[in-house]
Amino acid sequence: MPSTVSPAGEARAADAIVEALERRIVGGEFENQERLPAERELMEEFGASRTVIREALTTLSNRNLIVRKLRNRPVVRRVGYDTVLDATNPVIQQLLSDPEGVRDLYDARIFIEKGLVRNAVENAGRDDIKSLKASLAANKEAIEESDAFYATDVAFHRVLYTIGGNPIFPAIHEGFVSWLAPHWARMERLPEHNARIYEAHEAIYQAILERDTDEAEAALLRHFDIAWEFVKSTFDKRTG
Amino acid sequence: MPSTVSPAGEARAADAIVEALERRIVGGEFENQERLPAERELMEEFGASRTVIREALTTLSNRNLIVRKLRNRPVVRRVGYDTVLDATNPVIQQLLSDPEGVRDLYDARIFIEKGLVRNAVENAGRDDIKSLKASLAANKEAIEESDAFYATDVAFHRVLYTIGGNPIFPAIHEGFVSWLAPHWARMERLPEHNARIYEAHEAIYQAILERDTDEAEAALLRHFDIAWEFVKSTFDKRTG
DNA sequence: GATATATTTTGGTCATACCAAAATCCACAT
DNA sequence: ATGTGGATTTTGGTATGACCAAAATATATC
Repeated sequence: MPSTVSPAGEARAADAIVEALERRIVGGEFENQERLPAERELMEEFGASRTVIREALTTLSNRNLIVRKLRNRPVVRRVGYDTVLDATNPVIQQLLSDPEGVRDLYDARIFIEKGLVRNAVENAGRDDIKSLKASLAANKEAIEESDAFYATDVAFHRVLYTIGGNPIFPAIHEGFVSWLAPHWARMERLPEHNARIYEAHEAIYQAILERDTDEAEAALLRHFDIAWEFVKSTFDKRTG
Repeated sequence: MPSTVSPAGEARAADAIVEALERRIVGGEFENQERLPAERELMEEFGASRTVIREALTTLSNRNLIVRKLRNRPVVRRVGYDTVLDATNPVIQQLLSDPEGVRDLYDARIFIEKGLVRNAVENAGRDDIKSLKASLAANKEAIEESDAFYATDVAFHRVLYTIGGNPIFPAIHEGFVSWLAPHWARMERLPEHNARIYEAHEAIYQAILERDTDEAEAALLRHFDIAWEFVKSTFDKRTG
C-alpha cells in the first residue's frame, strides 16, 4: 500500500528543477544580474526535456527569481524586500477592482503612516530631519508642475518610511505607491490641489520638528482626508 | 509593477491567455472549486498550442488562482486575502535565513500591533471586547498545554487584527504567523513561559478596557520583549 | 442496484522542428 | 590596435504530434 506519497498527486519533474535552481540562486551561487545557462544547456544538465525546463523557468520567473527576456538567457534577480509584495499583485488587483477595496488599502496606508509619524516624532534624528526638509523643499518647488509634484510627493512620504531604518517599510511604500498609482494618476492635478497637499506636508514636518505627536498625527489625517477626496473622484467620475 | 508584460520584449502569447482566464476567474465566471476546461479544449478556445496553454496554466497555478492535479482538470481556487502572503515565498525564506531579517520582520509586527492596540483602545466596540475576552479566557485555560496555548496565543492576536474591520489586517496577521512560526515552534514552550505571555495578554486587554492608550502600548511592548527573548534563543542555539 | 470491467479522458513528459531577433564572431578597413 | 559591417550562431517562443499512466466515465454483468 503506497502511503509515503503525497495524498493526491505525485511530484512533477519541474518541481525538483525549480527547487535545485532556487537553492543555487538564493544560495548565492549565481551573482546578481548573472545569466543562467540556456534552456538547452539546462535540459542536458538536468536530463529533462525542454518542456519541463521551460516550465521550471516559468515558475522561477513567476517567483521573481529570474527575469526572462526574449532571446536572452534568463537573468537572476537578487531579491530584496521590494519584491516580496510582488506575489500579492493579483490579489491586490482584485481588491482594487472594487472601490471598497481601494478604501481598505487606503486605510491600511493611513494606518501605517500614522505609526510612522509617531515614530518620527519620537525617533527622527538629525539626518532624518534633513531628508524631510529637503524633500519638502523639492515638493514646494514643484507645485506648479503637476508631474514633478507627484514625484516629490511620493519622495516625501518615502522618507517617512525610511526613518525607522527597517528595510521592510520602504518596500511597503513601494507597494502602496504602485497599487494606488492608477487612481492617483487618473485624478486631476491642479496647482491649487498641489498647494494644499504641500501645506499638509509642511504641517506634518513642522509637527515632527516640534515633537508634537498628536499634531503630527492630526496633520497626517487631514492630509489623507484631502487626498482621499481627490482619489475618490476617480471612481465617482463614471456616473458623469 | 506590471508583471504581465515583458520588460524589454514583445508580448508572450501565454500572457494574453493568463489575463483572459484571470479576468474570468476573479470576475466570478467560474465558481470556486469549479473545474476549468481541459487543456485540449482551451487550446481550441484560444487558438493556441498546448504549449502556451500549459504555460498559461502554470502561471495561474503559481499565482494560486487554480490548483492543478495530475490527470484532473484545473480547479479554480478563489483565493482570499488571507493566503496572499505565502510563507513559501522564496524571498521570505531568504529573509528568514538571516537573524537580522527575522528581527526586521519582528519589528514590523510590533509596529503594526502598536497601531492596532491604539486603535483598539479608541475604537473597540462591545463585540470586539467580547472577542478579546473570550480569546483571553481560552488562552488562560491552555497555559498548561503548550500546543493549545500557541493556538490560543495566535487567536488572541488575531482578534486585534480584526478590530478595525479592514480585511487587509487579518491577512497580514496570517503572514506574520506563518513566517515566524518556524522560530516560534522551535522554542521551548514551558508553562511558566506561557504564564508570562498570558499575563502580558491580560495586561493589554485590561488597558484596552480602561481606555488607557499608553498603558496598552507599553504592555504590548513588554509582551514582545519577553517573546523576543524566547524567539532569539532559537538562533543562538546553533552554536551548541 | 451494486459491482466488475472496458473505454475515454486528461495532465505530464518527450522529441523535433521552425522562426525571428539578439548575441557573437570575424574579416576588413581605418 | 580600433572600429565597423555583415555573416553566423545562439536563443527563447511557438507549434505538432506522440506516448504513458492513472483518473474519470461509460458499459456490461451479476
